[in-house]
Amino acid sequence: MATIKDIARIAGVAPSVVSRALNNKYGVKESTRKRIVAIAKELGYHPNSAARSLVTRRTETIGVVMADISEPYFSQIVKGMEYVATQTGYTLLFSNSYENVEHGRVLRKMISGERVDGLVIIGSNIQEKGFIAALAEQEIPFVLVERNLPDPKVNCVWVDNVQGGYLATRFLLDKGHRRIGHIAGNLHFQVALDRIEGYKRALEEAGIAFCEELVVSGNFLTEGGYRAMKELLKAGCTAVFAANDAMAYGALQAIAEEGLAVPDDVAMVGFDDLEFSALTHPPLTTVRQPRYEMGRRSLEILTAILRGEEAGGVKVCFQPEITVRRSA
Amino acid sequence: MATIKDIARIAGVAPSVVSRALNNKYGVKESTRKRIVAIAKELGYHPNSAARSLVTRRTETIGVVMADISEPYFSQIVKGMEYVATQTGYTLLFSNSYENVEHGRVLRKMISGERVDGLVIIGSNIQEKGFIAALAEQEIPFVLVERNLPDPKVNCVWVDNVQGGYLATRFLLDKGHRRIGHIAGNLHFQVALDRIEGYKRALEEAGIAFCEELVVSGNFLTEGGYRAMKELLKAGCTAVFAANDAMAYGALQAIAEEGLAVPDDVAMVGFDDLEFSALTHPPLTTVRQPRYEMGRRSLEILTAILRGEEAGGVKVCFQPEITVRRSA
DNA sequence: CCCGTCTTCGAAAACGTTTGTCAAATCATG
DNA sequence: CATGATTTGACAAACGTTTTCGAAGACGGG
Repeated sequence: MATIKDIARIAGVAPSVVSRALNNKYGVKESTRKRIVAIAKELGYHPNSAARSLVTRRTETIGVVMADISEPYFSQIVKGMEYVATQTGYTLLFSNSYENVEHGRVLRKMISGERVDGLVIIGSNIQEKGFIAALAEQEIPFVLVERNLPDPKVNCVWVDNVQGGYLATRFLLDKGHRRIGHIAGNLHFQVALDRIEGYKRALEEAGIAFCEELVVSGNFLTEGGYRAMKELLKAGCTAVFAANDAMAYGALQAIAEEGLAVPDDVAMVGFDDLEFSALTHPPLTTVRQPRYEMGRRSLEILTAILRGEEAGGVKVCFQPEITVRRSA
Repeated sequence: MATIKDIARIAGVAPSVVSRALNNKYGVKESTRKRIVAIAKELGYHPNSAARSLVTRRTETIGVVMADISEPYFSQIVKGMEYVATQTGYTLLFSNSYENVEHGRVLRKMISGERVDGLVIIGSNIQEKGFIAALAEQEIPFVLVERNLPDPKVNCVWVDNVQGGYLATRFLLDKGHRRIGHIAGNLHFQVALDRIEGYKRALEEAGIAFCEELVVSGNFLTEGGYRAMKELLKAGCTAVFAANDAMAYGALQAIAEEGLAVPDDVAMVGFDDLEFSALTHPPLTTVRQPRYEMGRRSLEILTAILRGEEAGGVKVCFQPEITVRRSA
């Protein structure tokens, strides 16, 4: 593998000049730069990133922490992030936290080993408040996705979840439903709480009393949605708002098993608008999160901060929209 | 951030001793090792990975190249890889090739910048034969997933696709179908060709003539499956084997749009057994690929090679099984 | 022709590790 | 106690960059 010294030797010049030439830095004559660049290309030179980041103290890579990259929910966010990463020359380093960022052995390695210049953390849960605070003390910039923290210093991009919950519930209300169940997410996550809040708000606005047994947690997973729906069916309701699409899938399955029809017997609206939601039976009416844009925006913020073009403390709240299909 | 020198100073010892102590190397008294380890823990020391890999010429990270990480097909493979990565202490670095590994700017950076110790390449296409050959010339070990190359030196883990195609078609044959369509994948990929081959073989065995207009390519995407199915419907058939589940989803949609019933009017079997396939309407009968195991196995091979425990040239072929649900 | 300014380049230090070599210290053995 | 063997620790070089600083060269103005 060719090094900067090889190039220097061939070009009859000092290594420092090569470095400057290749990095388009001030102080090298245009003709010699041309010559050096040509030699570098010829040798197929690529800078050794370890050596570089050892001195610059930058790695040009960004760590991305999320619960589980195999969840389809994250795919579009990741794609959006990747778009700006390739634009800006950053490399993305993913790490699954499996629901608990704090326990991330990998995260420690990322930060302490100085492997990443910045971090984006998707969907941290409530209990990790202390951890996030500690992170803020460190020197490493980060942005939270799918979470809004009151701290004015931390960067957040999220979707207005109470508005989303409101929209979903309101939609069902407008269809004439009065007894609307809710399959909530994992209550350790603020998004779950917020969506419940939106649900309550719409109910209240319509003058309908909140009914404890009509909301049951499904833990954000398809299987949980299935179980939750079985319960709701017992409680009896004509419509349900599921806090995410994955649970709505399980719920649809549970409904089908009982021989009931959607939306005639029970209407369903989800949250997220995953790709697959257009393919369920019937296609799912759901609250759309602009996941790709959220990913994009979050990385734009982080790279801007890393480039020193932005001070930090950016808050971006996206507005959800309801995409209506045939399940409600 | 604490360095090895800080520890050395506090412990009253040379930096080299600290290094050896922390890495459990020969030549340091147990008592001083204990002392050093204690200090390191106290300071929250983590080795700077850039510095380390600069001298060791190892990064302890493995690059993973695939078409598009947001495709659900890859999720389980990735999960399997991640399992052994965390076991063995390797970090995974993902890179989307968007169907053309060769064009991967990121890949160049990975290899030439010496950012990765090894590579796993998932689903490279046929045209990239030259590229793979070139890669084999380099010093960097790699394993191909979802592809079997005749070269005895390259490591491959794949599933027996012609057997899979055979199984699917044979299943439909056994159900009494005689006119069976096939929605093929992107013909630049060997897997697509192999699955067609299996389809043909089953047909031949049953004494049914291969019929050109009954196989149409859907490019492995849901939308392509939809379009392909529309064509097949015109050609007329009572069953179809789709080369992957994503296309089967599109096909099911196309069938539903025509007001036909699955499996009564037309039976459907897919390939992959994605998570969603249990949730389609009706649930999809499909050929199962052990994706998690494939990911696991591929990384086991690679890490073994990197650790010097394995010579290379490993070939692992998984046998597909059919998981029958209700679409056929 | 001299002096100051500006441009171009080179030398060297630094980043934080690992590792080979060698000296010192310890220990066992006779 | 002397000797040799063995353990333990120190020193220094090396990995491939970037960056600071200063030297030398070019050049123009007076």
